[in-house]
Amino acid sequence: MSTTLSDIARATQTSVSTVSRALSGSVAANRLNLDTRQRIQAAAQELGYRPNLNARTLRTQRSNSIGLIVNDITDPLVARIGNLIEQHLLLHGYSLMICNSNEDSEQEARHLWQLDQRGIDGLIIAPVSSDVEQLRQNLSATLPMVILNRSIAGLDATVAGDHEQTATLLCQTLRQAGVQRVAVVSGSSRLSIHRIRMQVVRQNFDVLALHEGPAIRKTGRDARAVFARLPIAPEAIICSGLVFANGIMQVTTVADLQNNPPALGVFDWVPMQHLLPVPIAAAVQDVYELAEGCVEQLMPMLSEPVPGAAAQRRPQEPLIFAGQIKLNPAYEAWADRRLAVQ
Amino acid sequence: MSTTLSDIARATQTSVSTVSRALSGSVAANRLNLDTRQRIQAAAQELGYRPNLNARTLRTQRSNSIGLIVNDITDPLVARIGNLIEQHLLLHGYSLMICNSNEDSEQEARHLWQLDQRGIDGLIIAPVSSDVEQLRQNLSATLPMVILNRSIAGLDATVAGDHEQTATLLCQTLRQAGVQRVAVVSGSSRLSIHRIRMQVVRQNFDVLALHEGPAIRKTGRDARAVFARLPIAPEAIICSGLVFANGIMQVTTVADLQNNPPALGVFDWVPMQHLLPVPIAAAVQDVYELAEGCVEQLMPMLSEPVPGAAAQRRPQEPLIFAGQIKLNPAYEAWADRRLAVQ
DNA sequence: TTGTACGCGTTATCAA
DNA sequence: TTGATAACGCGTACAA
Repeated sequence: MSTTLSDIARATQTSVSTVSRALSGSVAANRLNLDTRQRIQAAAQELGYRPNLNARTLRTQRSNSIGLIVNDITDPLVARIGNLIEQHLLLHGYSLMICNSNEDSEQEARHLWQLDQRGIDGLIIAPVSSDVEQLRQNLSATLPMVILNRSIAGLDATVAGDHEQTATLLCQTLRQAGVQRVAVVSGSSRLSIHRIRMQVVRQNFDVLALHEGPAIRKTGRDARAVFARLPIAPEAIICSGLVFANGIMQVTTVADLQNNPPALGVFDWVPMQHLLPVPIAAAVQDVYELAEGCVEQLMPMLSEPVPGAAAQRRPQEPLIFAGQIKLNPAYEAWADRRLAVQ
Repeated sequence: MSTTLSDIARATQTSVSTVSRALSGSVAANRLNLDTRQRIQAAAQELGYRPNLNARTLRTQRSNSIGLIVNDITDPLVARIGNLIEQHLLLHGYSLMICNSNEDSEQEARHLWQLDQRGIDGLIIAPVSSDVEQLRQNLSATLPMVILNRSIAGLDATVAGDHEQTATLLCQTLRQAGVQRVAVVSGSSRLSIHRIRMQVVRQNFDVLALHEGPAIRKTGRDARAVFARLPIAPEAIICSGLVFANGIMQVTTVADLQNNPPALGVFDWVPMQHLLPVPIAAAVQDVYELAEGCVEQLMPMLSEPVPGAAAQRRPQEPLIFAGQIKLNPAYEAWADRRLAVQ
């Protein structure tokens, strides 16, 4: 179908191997007769030759591509990290294949399997569950892998926010506004990211209710309904992820805001929060740091171009970034009102 | 490295082809001795065999995967479409590789090239430019392709919103609020999507200023600065895409909203718009329709499983979906105020 | 029912 | 400087 090396060989009266060398761009190309090399390159151009990457990968065991599996591509934070990771990888000559597990471990397994068998050189993943077996089962044991925003026992190549620090910061902020009773929406407590956050929250507050569910907006909507029926109203709702806050706000109307609704303490940046009339304290990460961290973490794990050197699986240190708190104007007004009442 | 068919053959004292048949799951598997088949399957399980997809694709010329190239994965609308497309493809047994061109035609070309040479069976793309050559140059001519949200001469497999209809609807809405003078932020007028919208806008309004630029938030920010210096203030700003509205709102403070700022007429849904204090009239598409449309459009273009049948490149009709207008409470209040003044 | 042999498109080794 | 030739892992026509 597409033109191949042998097509060019026939057209230029040379052999397949010569053509391969001429187009490889490596040192071997320089050892060629300048004339034949140019003839071959011209023919390649002419025939619109493009190498078959499957064949090349099959032969060389390298694909120059990295896989990224995210749990929810719809999350703007995740999307931005993906975007930035791609930009960084490009600088290193790698391209990125993004796959979306959609918070579903079956789809995750499928993607793991596919990417691995397509011969990606490395993987960056925010796993749906922290089950190491699920990962190992679907991957060749030697595939370099960086875990994003989770911590998994036995895997040190990790890039994440400092969940304990940011959670502490967020709790302190809310307490400064006099908050004592909170309700919580969280993703699965089997994930370290949520477990750690919740632990810190419990240390700081009287937790009236904890609604746990998959990291989708519906969980946030459900939580809001549950919290509305509590005998004592929470002063703030803590959301262990943007999706939950979005779910809550989806079913919040402007009219609701008249009745002094609880503030939202959100892990992760809320888009356009500075304009939203909902009081929001957000614990934000520098996504640029995270993305860059993933790439810098991954690169040294890839087998060196020198085939002689054994793949150096030097253990990486986890890369943990501190976050900070961003309040929106509505929150500041809300906090002022609370303090005035006291 | 990984276990291969021949590993299993050796372990079970059979031949590679027998193993291949036993694991293929096709009719050929049934013609095997039940005993040997089970022995082979057991061994495969034992050794953790997973087929090498590169080799398989190289051999069969089919990968059971579809590529999706989007211009901006950060756009929530785009991300949601990607997500939905993936779900739909799964039902048909295909998996999806998402690539982000990031509004950059070089990256787009790179992705086109890569996906094609990796042997994807079909492509869905929202091209950066409507240059057919750019596409054709990097693709094998026979690759089934669906164009998303653009219209390109000569390519009929298209899925898009009805840009003229939605633009007309949006203009009518604004005019009902007495708007006569607008400013416009738009992506490249070389893209039909923006060109059509702008054309309709011009027919309906006195366009004070037109700011054209790449579809990134910065363009929106810049536009806002430019519009602020106009001798006559626009009554509304029309944004040919969510990114522009986001850019404008990024640099809008709550204080700004006291000074009766222009309303925003936005193509595409604005997340959380019902809570935003900015008057917004949004022309929204049903993303589910769009995603489903892409898949339904693409499926019949893929070569039939029967190898005898020539790939049926039956020309598809463009699939155009009507949109509708969603006003937020702030807009309704804004419109009421305007009409009251009259 | 099973095995042999070939080819998919590349790259790498060896010899000329 | 160049050309056979083998091999990557798989699927399949053909022969047994």
